[in-house]
Amino acid sequence: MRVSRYLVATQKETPNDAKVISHQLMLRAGMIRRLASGLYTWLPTGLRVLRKVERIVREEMDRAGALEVLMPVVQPAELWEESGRWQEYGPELLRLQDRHHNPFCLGPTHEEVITDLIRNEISSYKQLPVNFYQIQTKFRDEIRPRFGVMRAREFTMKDAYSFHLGGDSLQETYDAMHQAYCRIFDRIGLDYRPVLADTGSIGGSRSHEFQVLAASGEDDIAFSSESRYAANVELAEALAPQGERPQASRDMQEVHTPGQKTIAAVSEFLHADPAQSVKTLIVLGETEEGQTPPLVALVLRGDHELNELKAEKLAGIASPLQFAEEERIAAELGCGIGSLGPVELQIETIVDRSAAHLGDFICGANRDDYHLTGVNWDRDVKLQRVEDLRNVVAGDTSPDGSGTLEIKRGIEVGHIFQLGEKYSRAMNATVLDENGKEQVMTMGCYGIGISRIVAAAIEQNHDDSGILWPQAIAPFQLAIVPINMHKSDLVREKCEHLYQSLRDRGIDVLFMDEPRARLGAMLADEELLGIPHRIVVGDRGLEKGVVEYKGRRDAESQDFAESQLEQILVEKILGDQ
RNA sequence: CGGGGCAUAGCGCAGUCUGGUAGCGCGCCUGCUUUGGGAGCAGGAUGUCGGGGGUUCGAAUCCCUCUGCCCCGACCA
Repeated sequence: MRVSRYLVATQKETPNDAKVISHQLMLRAGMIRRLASGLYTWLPTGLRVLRKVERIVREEMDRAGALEVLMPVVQPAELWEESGRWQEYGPELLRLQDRHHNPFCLGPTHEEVITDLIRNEISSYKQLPVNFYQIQTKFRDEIRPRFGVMRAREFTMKDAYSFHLGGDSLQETYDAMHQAYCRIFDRIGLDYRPVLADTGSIGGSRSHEFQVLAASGEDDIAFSSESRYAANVELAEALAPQGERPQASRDMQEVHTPGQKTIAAVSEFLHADPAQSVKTLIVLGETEEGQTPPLVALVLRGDHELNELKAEKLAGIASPLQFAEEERIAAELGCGIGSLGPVELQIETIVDRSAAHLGDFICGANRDDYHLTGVNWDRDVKLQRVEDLRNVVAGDTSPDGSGTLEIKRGIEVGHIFQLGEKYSRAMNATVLDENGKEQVMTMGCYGIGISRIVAAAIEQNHDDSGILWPQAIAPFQLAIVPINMHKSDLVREKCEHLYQSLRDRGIDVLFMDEPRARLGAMLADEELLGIPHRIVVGDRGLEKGVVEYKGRRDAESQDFAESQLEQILVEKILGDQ
């Protein structure tokens, strides 16, 4: 590509509303422009990267035996009513009507459409397993779009859906997809980890996320120091502490704690460690329709955080999790939320494993401005029910029993699920088995956030001057930077020749052919764009028979003999693909 | 949706408190000079000051209202 016929669109200054580095650099490098909240136009440079990511994904999906299809973005409501998700899905499902006032939605995902297709096209067990994928625009009306294309409302996703008879076949395809995903992220050049994950609103049982490690990530990932265990913190199990619970050594006492409502305040007031206290959260229990839900108390150690996903999965607790209103707590339990405690609490009480392991602990006295100290389970308050309620924290024992946990931030770029029969049963997607009997198919689904990968790659690969693209997805592989081309026919000829010749070999070259452009400006652009290789061609070098080369990550440039330059470049660029 | 902030030229900002008819830097256009790390000089173009309403002789500035955007918490590729 010649710069003179291209839209470079780089910017010197960082737009004020971009907070994360990938968003800033994508704007500055002229990759994207914002149209409205969560909606972005991809400029030529950005689109080049996006297409390269797509190509790798497509190649690996094809290699893994998946078949590409393309489904509509707009989907009829009736399919979603059939699966039950027209009601289940929240406002992030953008609903609309056509001219006949028939309801439709913009597809946030395509389980319904693919299941509808498959139930019509596949009728025999002999046709299974099958795996179909597409690379397509999705729309989710996110509560809070942010970080540019990292969390946009409209985004490009690769989604695949597999259909099986029985769980073994599903497991096989699931494993194959797991492998394909590893190949994809390896080829792109990302530092990532597959981690155990929650299945979320998609539903189903087994699930892994592929997380790109980056400080700006929105997910917390727990890793074992010893084993290969890795899981999203939402899912990572907090084991019960080892050993016996400490013996009671003090009497239970009520102490006056005027105005002390938080764990931090009470702990400081009583000169105690927050880990020696207990907090009591009141949530709504499960109930029949139309009935007032009962209150349920959740008790955690003062320094621990409630894991809402774990809580709402427990029997007897409303899902999604809902905290009780303060007025209702005051009316039924007789105190404010800052003074709650498990002792003589007249509602169902679920205690976290770690909280259940405390002795001589501190808690609210269920009386405003009073707390209890020296409280002990069994002696002072019966332990009715102990569950895993909290988020794991760094230093916890790994759930597989091997090593301790460490927590890092991650960006979710891929997610694979074993859906089981959730959609196929609801939508009656069946085949005839070898006995001529109708069987519901099992399903898997497999997503990759294509546009998010572009942002994630930048989060992991940048420096003060700009982006450092991994070779496989760089918008251009080589920049040719001429010096004073308008004055030197030799420079022009050399550059033109190299440009043509390397292009003929399939290398993406950006030829900075504006004759009067200044060196500094060209280099700044080329570095901002993150082009992995560059050569600077000037009379000074050519007189000595050399051309200056620098890799984007190299500290220093080096001179190569003009006669060998082309060969060296080809090896550097095509060699490591 | 709750809390906080912002909205002035393509981008980054000043001007708002204390009302007097809009400015700076970058970018853009023209010319000359320059050219091995974001050039210099001279000239030039570009604004419904987010929208609507009000107060006032006069509003970017004060008041009301709406909208959009960003950040922090509940959704997910």
